[in-house]
Amino acid sequence: MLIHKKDQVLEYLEGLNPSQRAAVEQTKGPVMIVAGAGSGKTRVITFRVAHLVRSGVDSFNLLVLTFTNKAAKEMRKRIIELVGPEAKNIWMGTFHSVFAKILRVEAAKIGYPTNFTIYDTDDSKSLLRAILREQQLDDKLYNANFVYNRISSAKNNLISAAEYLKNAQIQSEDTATGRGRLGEIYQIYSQRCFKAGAMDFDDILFKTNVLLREHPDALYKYQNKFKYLMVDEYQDTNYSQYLIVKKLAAINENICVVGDDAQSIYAFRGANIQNILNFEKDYPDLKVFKLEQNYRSTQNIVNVANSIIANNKNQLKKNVFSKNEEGDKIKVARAFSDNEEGKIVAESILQERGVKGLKFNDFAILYRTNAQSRSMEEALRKLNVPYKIYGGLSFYQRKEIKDLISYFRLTFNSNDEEALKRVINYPKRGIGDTSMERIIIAADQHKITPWEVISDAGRFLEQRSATAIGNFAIMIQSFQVVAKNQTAYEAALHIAQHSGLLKDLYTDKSVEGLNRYENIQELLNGIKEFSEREDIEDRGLDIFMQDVALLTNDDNDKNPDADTVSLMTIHSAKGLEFPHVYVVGLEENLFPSQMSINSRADLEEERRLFYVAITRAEKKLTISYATSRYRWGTLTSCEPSRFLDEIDAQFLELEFKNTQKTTDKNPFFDDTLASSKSADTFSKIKPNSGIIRKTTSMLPKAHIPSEGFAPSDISGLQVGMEVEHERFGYGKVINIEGNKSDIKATIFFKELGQKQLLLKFAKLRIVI
DNA sequence: CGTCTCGCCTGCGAT
DNA sequence: AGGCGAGACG
Repeated sequence: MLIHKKDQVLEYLEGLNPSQRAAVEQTKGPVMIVAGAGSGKTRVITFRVAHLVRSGVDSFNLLVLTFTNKAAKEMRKRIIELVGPEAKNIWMGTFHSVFAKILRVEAAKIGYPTNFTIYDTDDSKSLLRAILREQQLDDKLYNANFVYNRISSAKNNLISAAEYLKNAQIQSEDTATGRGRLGEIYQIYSQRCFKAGAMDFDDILFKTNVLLREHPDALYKYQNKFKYLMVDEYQDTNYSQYLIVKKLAAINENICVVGDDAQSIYAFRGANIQNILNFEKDYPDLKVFKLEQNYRSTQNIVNVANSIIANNKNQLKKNVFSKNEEGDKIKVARAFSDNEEGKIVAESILQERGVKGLKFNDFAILYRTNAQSRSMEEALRKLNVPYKIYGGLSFYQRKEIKDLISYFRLTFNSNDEEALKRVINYPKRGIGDTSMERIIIAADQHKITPWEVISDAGRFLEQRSATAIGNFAIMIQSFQVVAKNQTAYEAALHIAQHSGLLKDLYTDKSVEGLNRYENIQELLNGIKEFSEREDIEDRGLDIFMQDVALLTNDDNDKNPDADTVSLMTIHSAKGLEFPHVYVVGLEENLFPSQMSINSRADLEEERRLFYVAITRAEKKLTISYATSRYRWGTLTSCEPSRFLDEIDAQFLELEFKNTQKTTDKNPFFDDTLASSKSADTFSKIKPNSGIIRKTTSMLPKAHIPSEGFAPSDISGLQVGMEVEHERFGYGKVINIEGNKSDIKATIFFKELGQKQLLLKFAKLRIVI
């Protein structure tokens, strides 16, 4: 039996390349696996966990931390396939889900109730808005979003409200920007959360740190429970997460982190790339394994990605390579407008699909910002290309879902202020803003919670509103009884009905109303399934509720097999792969984003983002940009992204080979202006502000511009002049109309016939 | 108290 | 342009 097991161990190890295998077999001590894009990272993690279990490590002593529920779920599935049901004992999940679970057990130690509520971002911002209003602060200066991010980043760096107030540097920063009361708001916010028995997302990690710091017994307990730790996507951890991991690993030092510094793209929400870059400093006897062979992409794609990322200074050394076919060169397309860009992409997808017999599933369109999806969608719809947009509101963020869940939350934690605010007057029961305000004031005055005011309304409020409020309190109390005595599903259904919510939605016969009603049904069905699960002992509604705030969309993809083109932001594409990828909107101020171009660190992160985008592609990569696009409702003209300039020209598809000098210079920009570029990407002067001279195009029969083509100053353009257009070739101006910025010229081109061009954008060279 | 309009803001978003 | 919160009105 033992021998048989050993054979199997060997068998699965043989499917790995030498560095993968070495990483899997190094089960003891501190290990860092630097996993290049497409290098079989997930495989290595799952095999390593399986190998640990096979080598006799008790599966109860393993902790595997991931960034998304989806990743955890997939990994668990694959490990079960390798080692069997034993894998079910492994603690595996996101940082938040794992430590929320631990915090519920240890809640008393940090003064929280076991059934604490988890505030999602909306709850947090809503509470902040309320506080800012109460404090009568200027809501432009103290914008809830801004305040939230400031508090979040403080928590991610383990700075408590008290420390925030004491910290001279932070205080002078805040006063300098006229926001001297931020610390005070942070403090009020923390107190309000605490009184409500609520933690926000950052609190889960923050309070875990508090627990491990102030309760050595708890620290010791979990250090001994989790004798082996693995952390995926380590490059995206923040300080708070870093410290949790470090503390838990301190005794046994069986810590394995996996990640790719080149794919660190979440600094904006607190991730610190230094965690992976400096990992070695914490563990001098660290074993580092580099997975450098890319199995995903063609050589051209990998080489282009390498040529881009080489421009970053702050990175670990590695040599990612591909032994796959060389593959097609990378195409770059230029469009006049965002809409034309969409058209070019949509047409290209249809064409590629037809010629190569592919499915729509094989294509993805990736963009920097969600706003860019519109022009893509319109173009795809026009050509009847089925598509699916990823991202956006998750199921659990929908209003009706949050409403019902708020009733549940209130039932189990009646101090939950945000849940209370949400449902106290929905459906309408005559308790308006004024009453709510009075409740909050009374609570404040008497140093009790809003719920205590409500459940004794007659004492604090005038007759009329007290009756309505009293009835509401009685209803919630009745829900508490039901929840205690009935199954999760029965209780949920009871609450949906008796709160009046179901009826309110049922009477709304609009399409949206119907949709909302169906969503509620779906939630109830989900709870029903949960009620009937046999693999867990405790199946009450309260248990169901514990994880709800931590669930997101990817737990809920309804139709994953539909044959559609995928549209998503680059951020959401991380970890995915597609045979054909279109990366659109490669323009200055869009990608890289306007907000990133004044700091090297931010710009490097944008570059890593571009790297992530490129490395999603397996077979073919197409990059596009537009010279004008609608942004915030107005038409703006755009310059090509500096990132295009960084691509090594030899990997690009050039349709102008005859005019192309055989240098490694990028063909898109004026050589003289582009030459200073890589010396200083930090320069305030845009490195590629040069004039576009030559470009490839996906359109057939492109005009080949004459040697040294440069647009003329066209302000003096007259009817009868002969001009050369970069793409349309030679033509004669037959009419000029319009005024100011909207001058339109009608030009008759020899090859293409009559066209109307907006002079604002047209790149024309006056010939005669 | 509820509804409607105005004005603001707008980067990526797991948990 | 578009979505959302706040303030103005009925």
